[in-house]
Amino acid sequence: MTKFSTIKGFADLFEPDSTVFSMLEQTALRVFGSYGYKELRVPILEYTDLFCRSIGTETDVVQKEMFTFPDRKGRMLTMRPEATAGIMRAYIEGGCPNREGVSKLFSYGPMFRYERPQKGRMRQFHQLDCECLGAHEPQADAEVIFMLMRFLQEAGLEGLRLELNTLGCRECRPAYRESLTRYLEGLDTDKLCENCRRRMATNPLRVLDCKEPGCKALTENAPTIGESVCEPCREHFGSVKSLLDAENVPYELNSRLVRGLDYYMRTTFEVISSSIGAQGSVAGGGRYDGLVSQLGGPDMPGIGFACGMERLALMLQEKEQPVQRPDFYIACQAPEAPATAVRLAQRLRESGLAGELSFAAKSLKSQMRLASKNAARFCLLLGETELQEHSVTIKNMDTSEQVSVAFDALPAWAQSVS
RNA sequence: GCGGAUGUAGCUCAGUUGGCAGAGCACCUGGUUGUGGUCCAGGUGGUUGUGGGUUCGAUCCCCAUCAUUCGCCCCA
Repeated sequence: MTKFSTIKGFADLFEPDSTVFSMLEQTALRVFGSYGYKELRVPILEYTDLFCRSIGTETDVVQKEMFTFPDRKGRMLTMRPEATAGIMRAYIEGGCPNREGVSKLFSYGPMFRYERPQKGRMRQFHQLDCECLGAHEPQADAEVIFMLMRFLQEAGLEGLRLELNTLGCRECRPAYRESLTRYLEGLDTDKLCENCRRRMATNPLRVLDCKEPGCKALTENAPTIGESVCEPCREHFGSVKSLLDAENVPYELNSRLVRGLDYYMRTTFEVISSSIGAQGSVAGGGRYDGLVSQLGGPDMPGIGFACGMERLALMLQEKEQPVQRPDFYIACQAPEAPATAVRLAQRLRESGLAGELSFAAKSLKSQMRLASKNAARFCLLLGETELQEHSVTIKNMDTSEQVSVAFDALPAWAQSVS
């Protein structure tokens, strides 16, 4: 028999990793909820076109990272590589633009990208996603960033850096793009890496984001978009910055923060950790005012972010997680004891306690060991004597004190120890 | 798609100029006929990732392949 294994880049999540994930989800529900965000659950499969139209056909994500396949009728489907597109589709399809001024939507779940796995990067990974739709005001930008930073803090994460940039808008970006292209063409383009020479034609802004030392040096004095944005964009960005300043949210301006998805404009931001390997970006987002109309909806502005749960988990794993102690463990010492124990355990759980029992009457020693290993507070012994007397012997595992408690008195005992 | 590292017990890893496959942890049993954590004694557990090659003989050397992992690219 050949053994099955997970698909490359897909992972099983056992304790305690799974607990870290549910803790993050609970924290997200609580924090995002306090800002008025409502949870939205969307499918993980969408028509391929949705992602091409939103993310952009020239991006790496669309060109080489999507899990795409035809269904039984030949329609092209894609396992979502990010959440925003699906949420926008649902937002439009659900008629939200017509009945709400501002929609605040929050979602989380698995995403899929066909990339080479490495630390902090899986083919199936998980993101927390927030989208604020219908507000073009800089206050919305600031609130989204406040909320993200607040969430990260509540989740217990430290040592993070917030980077901020503006990408201009439909009005001013084409002009900047052109002047950047002119600048790049004036350089010794042979010294640029192969990728960047291609990017010059497809997406010149990404040349600025290149990590190759040669490209970095060559483009050091390139015009920045911050200098070239139009007056409304400049004002918008200024307001966002002063709102962050007023709340003492520290950030660094990074004029090269371009981001990989085409729909971003104006404010973009990224939260980076330096402690989890090469893939240090834990959250990223920005404004995408043209996206809703691009997908066939009305002209609604939007801003949001995605937060990578695996990367947060990597940071949290370095910290000790508190252990949950079960209240009881029932050790069985007579062949007929487990049948009674399973029912006694039910009564105890009804009384609000948590615990387990031994399904079989094995050696008492091994059962006590198990109780001890599970860090149970009390070990209940059920043997011949106890069955005859309709009672259990209860041992406090911390003090080693023992008492005898009648079956009927167990709810009262449970009360006394809870 | 490209580059490096690593595959030996459930886990973490030793090992041999090529000669019977090891330790710690975990697990089980006993020391204690019904009492855990410490201690002591014993025990279960391996086609040395897979397939070839060299050799009297390969876990070790060579080739291929698969997997894992770190990095590049890119992204959360």
